[in-house]
Amino acid sequence: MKHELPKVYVPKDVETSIYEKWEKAGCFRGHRDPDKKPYTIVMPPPNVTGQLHMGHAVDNTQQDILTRFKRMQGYAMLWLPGTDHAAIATEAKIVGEMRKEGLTKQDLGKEKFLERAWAWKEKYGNRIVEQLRTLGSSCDWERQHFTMDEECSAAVKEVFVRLYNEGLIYRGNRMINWCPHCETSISDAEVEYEEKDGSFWHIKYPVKETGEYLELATTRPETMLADTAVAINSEDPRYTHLHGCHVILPLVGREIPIVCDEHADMEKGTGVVKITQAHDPNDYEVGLRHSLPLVRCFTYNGYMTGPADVAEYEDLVNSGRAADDEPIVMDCKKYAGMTTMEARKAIVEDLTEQGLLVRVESIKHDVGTCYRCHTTIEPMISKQWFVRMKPLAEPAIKAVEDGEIQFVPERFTKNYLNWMNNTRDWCISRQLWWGHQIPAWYCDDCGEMVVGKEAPEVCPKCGGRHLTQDPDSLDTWFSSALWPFSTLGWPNEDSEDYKYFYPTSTLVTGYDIIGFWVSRMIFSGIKHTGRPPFSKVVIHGIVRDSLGRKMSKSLGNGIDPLEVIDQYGADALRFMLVYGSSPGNDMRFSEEKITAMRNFCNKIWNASRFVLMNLDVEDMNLPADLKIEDRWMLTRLNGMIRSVTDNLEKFEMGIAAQNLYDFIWDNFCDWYIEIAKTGLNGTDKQRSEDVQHILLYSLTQILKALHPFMPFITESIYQGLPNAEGFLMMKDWAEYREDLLFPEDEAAMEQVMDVIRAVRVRRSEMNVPPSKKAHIIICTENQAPYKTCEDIIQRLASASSVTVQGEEPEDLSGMVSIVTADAKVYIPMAELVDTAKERERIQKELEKAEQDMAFAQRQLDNTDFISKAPEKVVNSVKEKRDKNAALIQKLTEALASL
RNA sequence: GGAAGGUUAGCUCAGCUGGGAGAGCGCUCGCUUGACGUGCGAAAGGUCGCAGGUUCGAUUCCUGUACCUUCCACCA
Repeated sequence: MKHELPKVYVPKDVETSIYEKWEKAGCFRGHRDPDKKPYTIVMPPPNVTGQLHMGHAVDNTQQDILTRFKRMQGYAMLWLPGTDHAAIATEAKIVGEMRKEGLTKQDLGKEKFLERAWAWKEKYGNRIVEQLRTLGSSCDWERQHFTMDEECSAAVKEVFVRLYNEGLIYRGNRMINWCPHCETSISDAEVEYEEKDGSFWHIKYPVKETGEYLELATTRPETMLADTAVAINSEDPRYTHLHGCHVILPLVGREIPIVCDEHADMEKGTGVVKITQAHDPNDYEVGLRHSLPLVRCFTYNGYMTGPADVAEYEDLVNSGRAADDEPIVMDCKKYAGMTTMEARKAIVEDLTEQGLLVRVESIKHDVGTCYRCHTTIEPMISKQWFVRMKPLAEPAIKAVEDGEIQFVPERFTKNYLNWMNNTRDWCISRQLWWGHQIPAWYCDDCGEMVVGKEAPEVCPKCGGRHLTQDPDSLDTWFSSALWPFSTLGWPNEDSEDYKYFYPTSTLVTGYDIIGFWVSRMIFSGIKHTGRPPFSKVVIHGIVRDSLGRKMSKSLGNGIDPLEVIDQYGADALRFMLVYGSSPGNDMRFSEEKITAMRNFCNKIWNASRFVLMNLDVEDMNLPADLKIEDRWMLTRLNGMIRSVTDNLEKFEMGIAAQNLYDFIWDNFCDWYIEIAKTGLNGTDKQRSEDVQHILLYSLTQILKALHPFMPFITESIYQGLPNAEGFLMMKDWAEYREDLLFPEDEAAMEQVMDVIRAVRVRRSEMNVPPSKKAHIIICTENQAPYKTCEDIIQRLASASSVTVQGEEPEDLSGMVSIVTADAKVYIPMAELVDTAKERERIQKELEKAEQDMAFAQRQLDNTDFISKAPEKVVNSVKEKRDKNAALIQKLTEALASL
């Protein structure tokens, strides 16, 4: 019975149908098996905003490799998938889509907007899930979650209420980062700094008491309208006489104090700083120290405030409240209604006119921008919800310091600790509609605030029946912080999944979201479940383009993984993404690399095709009688399996992939299959069957070890094997067998291979085509391995016949001689021998051998080396010296015989 | 300002706990060898950024330094 496969591997023909079969058979399901150990991975949920990109491809390939490996090793494996609502990103996309139709959020109203958002989620959420399937992701789709589904939302409310009740969530007016484009607050983490060209305006403020002018500089002159003080350093000798004085704010005419504060740096500029408490984070701190009033001159959508805005806050202004309460809104009069940029221009002009502008300096400086829309951030005072970080961060720092959670590679620990140690209170409220609405209600009658999981019936304070929910929603990372347990049934701690699969085992993600996500999962997990949510964090780099640039939409250099899969197959893409990569390091995408991996797929396909074409047997029982070449191959095979296993355990997928590549291409294909041809086509029927058994055994082991990396091609080949049962993906992991290690035979076989290589080199040097066969005489003291391999040598070294003997031929004239460490080889090829050239060549080899021996000898003459180096090393150097000594002797003889 | 990573063949990158450097692609030469030309065989190509130090021995460990990349903080 012979098996046939097409000559070229066509991934498209098999991938979709194999995935469907796996899924239909329930292969991806995670089962709670009390007899097994659980291994859990939660998928970093892709945003529902877009489609699969290379970042997802790396992330999910690595997770799938781990998942398939652990599943085959016999763990109760759960890989839990899902998607993220990505509040700000999704809302921005939908708003953008609406803008094209000439609609705004306000036109639509919240209810209709949310309908639209859910429709969006359905469409794009499903699309990305489909795309993860094409990659081969073996996750449990029946446990798929969405950060805004019922379970996750319940967890969010539970956490919010708990933290609020403990005083770890509070609401208040604080300095926050405001995106005028998205019209929402964002957290410190969501601000990205970009270097931009700017100016430094030097301005003079008149001092009321002395009439002199104080010079100061600012990058944002438009904020001066809301200045509430000017700060100097109390130590500054230039200004001692001004302590307790005031300046008259130009353009506004308001009298503001000169305060002494450490924030004013004597070394910088004139040592004088204007204080705009409401629009600068540092100034805000100064303002708190000096109890300055909060004056706001910007609206939340990027304009200068005017009478209308004041009217809104009239009561506040009239009541004279200040400090940490609502800011006073000023009427910018002439500038009211201008954008901040228009106001900047106008103010600079006016200052110039009044002779108060000293000079303008061009500078480059980093400006905070919104990480989603890259609009310049305005620091603003705003009433928002915050998470008090310090008490949460402490145990999260300890868990990592104590090694309960380990980062791979280890260096990212520092990155994490740096983040955690410096984190400030987390602003969690967003002025967005798409997201978890904050579970807080305000009594319409008395203003009382009620926080709870459900809407209260009546106001607990006044009994009022009308309560309005806080319109703000939560930062998207608030819900993803709970992902490892909210997806497993928490807060129901009796949930079977939660009890069995939590804490999860390994988190695989990119270094770019350690702060955003990893750190928040860690402190949330510890706080709410009492345990770290995972024990290992495996960090990978990002995929760059072939020039090393980050892939981005603006550059248009993104490579679509789906197109790559379409053209080369998912296996080739997956292998490319791990082959030759190392943990935590970025990698480049290149067309050449993906082609190479496609070629590797084809190589595997054809090697399998060869095995199947020659197969009469149906099982893979290894024969009792193993020849030297079989022992060599099996030893190598076991070595590969050991190494791949060890490297996968260490999350060194790049090295594991190389082990597989090298073994399959070099050892298995180039050597063993070529060797096997003599056995398969020989007259010895028993030997032919033995070889078939060995080939089938080896191929099966190879397919198993390769399966996590290349699930499709391995499964598809496996299904064609006569010994196939069920699915490869559900089989046990490749077996490492101590009883199949034969180091001595392996070494002996290497010597035989050395002879083959040496003959090939010589023939190639002399330009002898493979079709021209010649007799080979091998002279050695150690004849046995060569004798048993005569037919192999004949085939692989293009020989007409092979003779192995102890003594050298009597007549050496017309002989080409070749020397290996273990043997001398002669080929009678009189017509090809050029004595002068031969002499030159042997002379060269002799020099090399002499150099090598001298090097070894020098080491051995060094008494320090002999006494201090480990015995193993000394012995290997001795071996090298002896080997070269033998070689020199043989070469000298060969030279003499010419 | 603080921190991390990188610097190895023409290009892109591996290299575990120190014992005379590897792969893919490219280049050169030779091959219709009965799985594969998406292939086979062979060759060329590296003072492992620079300078010190530790060591019998350093691409590997330590210190310093140059250049590149990234993250964090900050620049009124």
